[in-house]
Amino acid sequence: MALTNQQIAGIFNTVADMLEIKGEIIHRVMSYRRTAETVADYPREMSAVAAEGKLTEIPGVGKVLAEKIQEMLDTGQLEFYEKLRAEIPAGVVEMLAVNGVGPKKARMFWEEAKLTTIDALEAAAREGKLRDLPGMGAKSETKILEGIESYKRRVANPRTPLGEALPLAERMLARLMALPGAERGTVAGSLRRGRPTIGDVDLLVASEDAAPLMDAFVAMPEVARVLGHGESKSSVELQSGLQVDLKVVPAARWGTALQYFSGSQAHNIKIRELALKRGLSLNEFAFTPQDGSEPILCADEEAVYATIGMPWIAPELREDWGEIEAAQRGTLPKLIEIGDIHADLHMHTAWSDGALTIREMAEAARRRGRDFIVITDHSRSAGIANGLSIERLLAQQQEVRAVDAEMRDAYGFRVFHGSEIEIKADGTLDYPDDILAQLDFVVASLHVSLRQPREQITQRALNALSNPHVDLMGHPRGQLIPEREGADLDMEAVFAAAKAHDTALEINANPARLDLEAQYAKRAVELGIKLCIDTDAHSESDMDLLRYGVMTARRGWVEAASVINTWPVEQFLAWVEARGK
DNA sequence: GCCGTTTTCGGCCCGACTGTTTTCAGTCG
Repeated sequence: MALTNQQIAGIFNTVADMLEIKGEIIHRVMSYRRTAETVADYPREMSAVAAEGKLTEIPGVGKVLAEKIQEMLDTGQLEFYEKLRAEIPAGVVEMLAVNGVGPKKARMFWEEAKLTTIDALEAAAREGKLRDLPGMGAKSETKILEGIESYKRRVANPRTPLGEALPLAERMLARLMALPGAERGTVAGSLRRGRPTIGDVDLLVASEDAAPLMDAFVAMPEVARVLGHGESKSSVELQSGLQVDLKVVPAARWGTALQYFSGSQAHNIKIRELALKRGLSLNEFAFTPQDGSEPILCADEEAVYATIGMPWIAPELREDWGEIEAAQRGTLPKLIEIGDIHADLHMHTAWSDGALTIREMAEAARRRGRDFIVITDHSRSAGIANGLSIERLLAQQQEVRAVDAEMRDAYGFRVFHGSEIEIKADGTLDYPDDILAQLDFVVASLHVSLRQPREQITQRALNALSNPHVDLMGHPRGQLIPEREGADLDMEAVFAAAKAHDTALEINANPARLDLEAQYAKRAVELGIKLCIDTDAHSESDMDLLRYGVMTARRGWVEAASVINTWPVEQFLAWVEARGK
């Protein structure tokens, strides 16, 4: 059975760790790490790319890495990796995850002190046995003990969901911005890029006087531990185990600092290489001409990109997925914005497992500037979610029609009747076609038996996508962030069916889903498939989650035109009609 | 290990912070 992209990426990452412990040259290590990142986010499976003989067309993959990927696909393992594993104890590799332990120290603990597990490392630190090792001291020993404590917290909760981290970051930032001397501030890093989960929070503030901001930052009530407290940069760990970094720069250098602190690392490395080709060394403070002339300061990011001859690149695109080349060619997408969204086509009411009435949902959506909604409660087999029998579904339609008439007269706001129907374990849909035909809009979703074998669950998806009454596939992969991976779907087959039947695919905005994820959304855009960004709201506040869906869409290079809920109601209705209702 | 408008060999982004050091190595992002 072929390894998944995630498994291949995991092996390459571990190989990189092991090579680093062995003292291998860093650039060889980085080539493994870089490829691990690329593969982890790749929209197509390595097995499919390999079948076409195109592994070396993946950026950063040359002859050697292509052969290693092929070997993993063919045999399910990698001999090079097995050899390294036999050589280096797993516990030594694990030590790298402890804050303060890098490859050099891990190797020293192993070879000098014969420590091969984190537990042994902790015991040695408690007994004061680490401080006499070369380059170590009492402070380093304490730091490693603290690092182990933090490591144990993180093992339970390794990455923080976007929907949790962004509001927290915004609250902390607002407190800093209320202090005198704070001129501008923003959330940076992977949060600004809208990644579904983040490892740490990066805050950036412009000020001429960093010290008071730093002091206030490390003294915030949720801070459990101060990891660093310097002149321009501080790091803290919160009670939750989440790390937060604050960087303060003068406003005149805001552009270079924000560009640098937003990442991704792969994007920044390429940008800096391009700058070097123009004779400019770029860091977070300025461009420094290598001919010794005056540094070029950038007060905004536009100036940074302009200096190397390209338009500003939206942060959501900065993953080195081709955005730099597109910027150079002048072919960056005109990304969708939250204001482009005019409708919500997937929402629940108290008829199934939602909190509000149809009227209340409509009013709440109208207050948020939407022009129309579709009520899509759960279908009959969704017992836990109080799914609607056919009788209740038809009764609900009467109420929807009544609310629609009222809202239409009062505000020109429309309410349509749909359903989120189960794609059942046997692949059939939860209502017969003659019932589906009576609905204005149909969302089909996978909720049950998500761990079915690939062929079986893919066939279920294809059955739904090919039904002429199904307009949208909801949260296609069925992932839950951070704990549950998506179903083992053949996404290329899903895309082909969506394209063939003109069925839209959802980008579910709930931060626990964000499904389709960006790399799949990007692939769907390339194939000309229609998308839909929905909140799947079960309450009024859920409607405010829309921004996470828009961030995810932007990460996937999505433009408004291909998103069916950016359309005016007439266009939407015409599309639904035309596709064979 | 990858890659090529100076190169198929010789490069590969750049700096802050910390703790141990007498000028820097290790870690991190």
